[in-house]
Amino acid sequence: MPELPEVEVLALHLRPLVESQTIHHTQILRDKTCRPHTPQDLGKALNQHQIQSLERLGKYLVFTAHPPDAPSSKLRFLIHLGMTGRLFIQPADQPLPKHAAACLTLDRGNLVFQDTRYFGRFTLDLSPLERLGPEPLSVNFTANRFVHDLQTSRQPIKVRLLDQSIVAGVGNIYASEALFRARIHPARPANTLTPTEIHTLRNTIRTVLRQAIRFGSTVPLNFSASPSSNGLFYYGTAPETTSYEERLLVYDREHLPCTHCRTPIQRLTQAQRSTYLCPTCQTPPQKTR
DNA sequence: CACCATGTTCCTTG
DNA sequence: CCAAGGAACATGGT
Repeated sequence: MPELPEVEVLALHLRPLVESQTIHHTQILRDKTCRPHTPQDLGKALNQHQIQSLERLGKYLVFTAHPPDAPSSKLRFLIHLGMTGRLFIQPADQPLPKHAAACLTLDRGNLVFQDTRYFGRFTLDLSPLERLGPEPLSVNFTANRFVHDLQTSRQPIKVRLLDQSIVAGVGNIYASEALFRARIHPARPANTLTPTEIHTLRNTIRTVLRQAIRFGSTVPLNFSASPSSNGLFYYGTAPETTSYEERLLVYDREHLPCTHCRTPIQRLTQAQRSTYLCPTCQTPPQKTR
């Protein structure tokens, strides 16, 4: 569920449900989730605070809260969904799901952070934000900076795109998608891309992310634990979204025909992750060895 | 049993 | 010192 578009859509849905809600109780069910702090630290910090805002930065959800009578003494905490994290509100009397990692009791119900693989974070430690590069959909993602960051590295371009200090929020799915649309082979060393290609890639990154946000997320967002529509449940597929495959042109499509030229899509492994590409549309790098 | 999975950090290697 | 590569984290699906 979690690359930039999924986190953005989640934030859009959760924001009106958590803003101005009071945190009555903080429960950490997996201690490592809140490292380097302890669950006690977290409870002490958050309890009785009122949530003021919810923002997304890269793949992080950034909550800002304050004490009841001191709106100016702000406290921030982060949630990162890792690979399998989910965040939703459920009635306070409902039992917590399997692999619940944390739970905030709000006025409206429980804000539950469920995380099967426990790669996610619920933490007061804001230092990860310092390592984030520009937001791809903001003006800070300048062509100049992007050109510089790519032309100073021999890393394969696909691997480079996963570096959150270059562009914040691009993950394994959208890296493949953006490169396919830019017709750039994922194995090309970053410093062999021409300025024109880099500009094109910058555009396809932005397009692919914007499109995914608009569709309401590409990977099914799992809103709503029950199909009933009381507005509190977030599980299952968002109703207004079209199917997952239609929006992903190469990701998870190994051996299927390229939507552009019918060549079978290839899968390769880079940095221990799968990359998908069309070997015809995305011409391989020169061999220089 | 094998291999795969939307991510990040830490440690080692060169 | 730095860039790059790989392991580790942990659980579940196929």
